[in-house]
Amino acid sequence: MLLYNTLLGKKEEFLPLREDHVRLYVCGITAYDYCHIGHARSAVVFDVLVRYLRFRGWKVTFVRNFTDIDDKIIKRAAAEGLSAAEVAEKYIAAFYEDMDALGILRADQEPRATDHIPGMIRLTEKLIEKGYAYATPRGDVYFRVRAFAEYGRLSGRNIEELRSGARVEPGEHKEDPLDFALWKAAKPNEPFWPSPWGSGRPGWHLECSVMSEDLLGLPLDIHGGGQDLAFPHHENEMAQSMAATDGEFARFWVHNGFVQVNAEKMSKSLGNFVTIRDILANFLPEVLRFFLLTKHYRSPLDFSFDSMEEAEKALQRIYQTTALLREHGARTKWSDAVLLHELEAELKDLERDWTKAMEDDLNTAGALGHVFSMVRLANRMLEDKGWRKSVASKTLGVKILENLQCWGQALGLFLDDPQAWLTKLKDIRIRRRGLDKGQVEGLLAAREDARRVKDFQRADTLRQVLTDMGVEVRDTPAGQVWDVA
RNA sequence: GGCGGCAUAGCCAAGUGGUAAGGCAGCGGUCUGCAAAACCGCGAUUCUCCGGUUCAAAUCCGGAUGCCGCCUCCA
Repeated sequence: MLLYNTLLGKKEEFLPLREDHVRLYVCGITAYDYCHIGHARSAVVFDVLVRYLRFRGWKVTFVRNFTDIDDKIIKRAAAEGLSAAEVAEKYIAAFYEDMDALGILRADQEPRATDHIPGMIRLTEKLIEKGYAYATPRGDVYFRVRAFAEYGRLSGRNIEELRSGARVEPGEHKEDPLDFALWKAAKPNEPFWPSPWGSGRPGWHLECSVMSEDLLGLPLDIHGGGQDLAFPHHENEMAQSMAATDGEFARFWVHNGFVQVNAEKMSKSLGNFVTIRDILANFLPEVLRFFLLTKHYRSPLDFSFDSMEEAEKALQRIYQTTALLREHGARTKWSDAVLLHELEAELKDLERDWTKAMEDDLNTAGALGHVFSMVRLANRMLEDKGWRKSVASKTLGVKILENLQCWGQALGLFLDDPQAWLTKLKDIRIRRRGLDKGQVEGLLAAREDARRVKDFQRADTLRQVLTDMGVEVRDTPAGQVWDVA
């Protein structure tokens, strides 16, 4: 398959280094707050990557870390009156709640930075020995950026350009403003670990270098993360690891694009910060997952509750058809008179198109388009009185349901029981609209009575009342069915 | 200032050289007591603008305009 490699700035044919075994490392969260939509996007994108790589038949070993010690955690701990470890614990638990809801598979290994301190100290020592790092009198250790010739390769910058942005904090003893911390001396009241340079804690970039090498071995097949991590985090990781090992660090770098709100970056200062919890209070988790996959993973994605409603309706369409297909498959009498060669050929094309989209840098937006084309195909078949009775339509219906399951497995979508899902959707819409179920049912009963005595005027008045409340009434042979608009 | 990305119908969005997927909304039709769902039909002679390459460009090249991101913690 083709994957865009940040290192080259273009798509490239991806093949694992070791036959049939993909080793993938993705930067996880720093556990200091609830996860927002941006975290959700990154998690969903790499979840789909893992699922698709497995779908393709490769064995995947997936490692995603937790950063459980850093400045932000320490700051948060002070604010919440907890220890840093307690803060990390709390938000890691919240991470699992949110991500489990979104159907994110657990990684094969989910290491925490604080479990790998000895390895980080060893790597730091090695870098000092090789002349790539130095300790300062205060007990900090810095990476000597200028000693590493390839610095800037990943993010496409050169050292001279970076100079202007670099800063030196008071009290630091950097040889060069560009140098970054491998080890930070402990300040009063901060958590610390003993080291050859005194008490302190690791710098942020170090953990990924150590854990990825320990758990997967270098070079990694794929290293992933959010676009913002490319610089400086990934650039620094790469520098550390390559300097220490004199070899490649990662063969493919994959970065997902940002989620924006009102076409602007989401940030706490702008007050446009939306957490996964905010969304799940009003929408089914699968709707969020679906929404996040409706745009190519590298493009910016604009979030709004309106587009969530749109995504909800779109997903509903798929589940509705799935439900119809299941009903159809349960028929007992079939005729063998009618053949469906055209539909069969169309389905074959769609199958080819779906695969082609996914193979092309994980084009989930394109792939979803083909899912909808398949849904239309199914609906057309189910609608036709001749077609739907034929045994050929039974076979085709089964094939379509299989495709939905199969593709759904790769996308992490469409996996719920359709009736159960539609019921959940209705419930969450009732909640969102603030509807009173008892009141709705009372009105429906009254309308039922009116219809029974053919008082259609009254029935229509009641329909209008319900419509104004946001309730859609449908008359079926089995009686009234209602839904929330 | 440096580096990078994006610009496709009312909205969202695929499409990277061969003549514009898909979703939402809208309109007409089938169905219905009326509706809804579903299906069928309708919508960009055109892909921000201007040049260029080519038999052929939304797709490649150059320029302009607009928006965004990174360069500091950030998915």
